[in-house]
Amino acid sequence: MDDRRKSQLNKILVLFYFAYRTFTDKPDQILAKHHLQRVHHRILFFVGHFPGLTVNQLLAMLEVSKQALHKPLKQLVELGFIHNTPAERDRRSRLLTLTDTGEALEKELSDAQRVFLDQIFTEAGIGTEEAWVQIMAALSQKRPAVGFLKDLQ
Amino acid sequence: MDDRRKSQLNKILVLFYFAYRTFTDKPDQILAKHHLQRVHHRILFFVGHFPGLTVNQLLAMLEVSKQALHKPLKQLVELGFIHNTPAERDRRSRLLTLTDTGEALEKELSDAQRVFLDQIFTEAGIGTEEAWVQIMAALSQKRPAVGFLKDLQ
DNA sequence: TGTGTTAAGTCAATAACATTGACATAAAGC
DNA sequence: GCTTTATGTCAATGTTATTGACTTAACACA
Repeated sequence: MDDRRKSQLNKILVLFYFAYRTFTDKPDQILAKHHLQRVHHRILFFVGHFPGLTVNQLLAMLEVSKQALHKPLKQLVELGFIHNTPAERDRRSRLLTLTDTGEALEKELSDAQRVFLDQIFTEAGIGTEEAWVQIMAALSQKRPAVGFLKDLQ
Repeated sequence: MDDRRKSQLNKILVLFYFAYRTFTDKPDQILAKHHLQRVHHRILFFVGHFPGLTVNQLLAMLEVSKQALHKPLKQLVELGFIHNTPAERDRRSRLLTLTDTGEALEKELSDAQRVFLDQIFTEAGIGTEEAWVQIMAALSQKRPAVGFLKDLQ
């Protein structure tokens, strides 16, 4: 790798860092008003996006320990944002779904990101979004948890 | 925004999340071997990328408090990874630079990311990298700290 | 039916980390 | 000299993550 390429890649590393910060900024601000943290948004997002997710699947997706998930998940259930119902086929596992207010909160949080990204993709040229998705999908494929996303979606 | 577009943007939110995890994965593993955390990598990366950065500039860039930066930065200085020398023009401010071993550690950490991203961009088609950079630059422009990057670079 | 396994929930101890407020020192600006 | 700025530090507090252990309920299956 020559110096010119390395310099370009360094620029890319900086961009990735700052872009992700922007990405998480607005939801973080909204969460703060509700006295919640980013982990709550992640839970709401994945439960909203993959309704009927089990606790174990959520753990695998977030790549956190059961103990680390326990508190924020319990809070969301107690606050009435998430339903936790036993699965019919295997009553040991619990299916997670959003309540109506959970849906509303998730929408409030993720809409900020969706609108923001939509605007940036619209302002960029044709094909830019596809290219961006291609790169990010390649990076995401390295995640073990991504394997079973297709089973749920 | 119609349902189809919303669904596509949801997919994009998932990709962003998982892609960023992949991005931070390898350095995190290397850091763990050195008993360091992600914040140490950020410090090393920005000091390496913008040598002569002052403490205040680093604070603005990382968007953390002075107290939060204090401990990890002090550790890096004590471990001999970072030099901290008074600026000539204003001897109150301290210029941060990497030592030789600091350079080596930064290289070890960031090389993992550079090689990884280089590979993915190479495998993608022509113009894909440019498109990706365009989007991430648009997102990064929203950061207040990015404004003075040009002054340093 | 009994045994082992799995999913989930919880508790407790400890360590790590962030946050806030306060204060000190040295240098600069004027 | 007085004020401001840049940095460094401490302490108290609160929060979060980590590890290990344990319990309950449900399932699988010989």
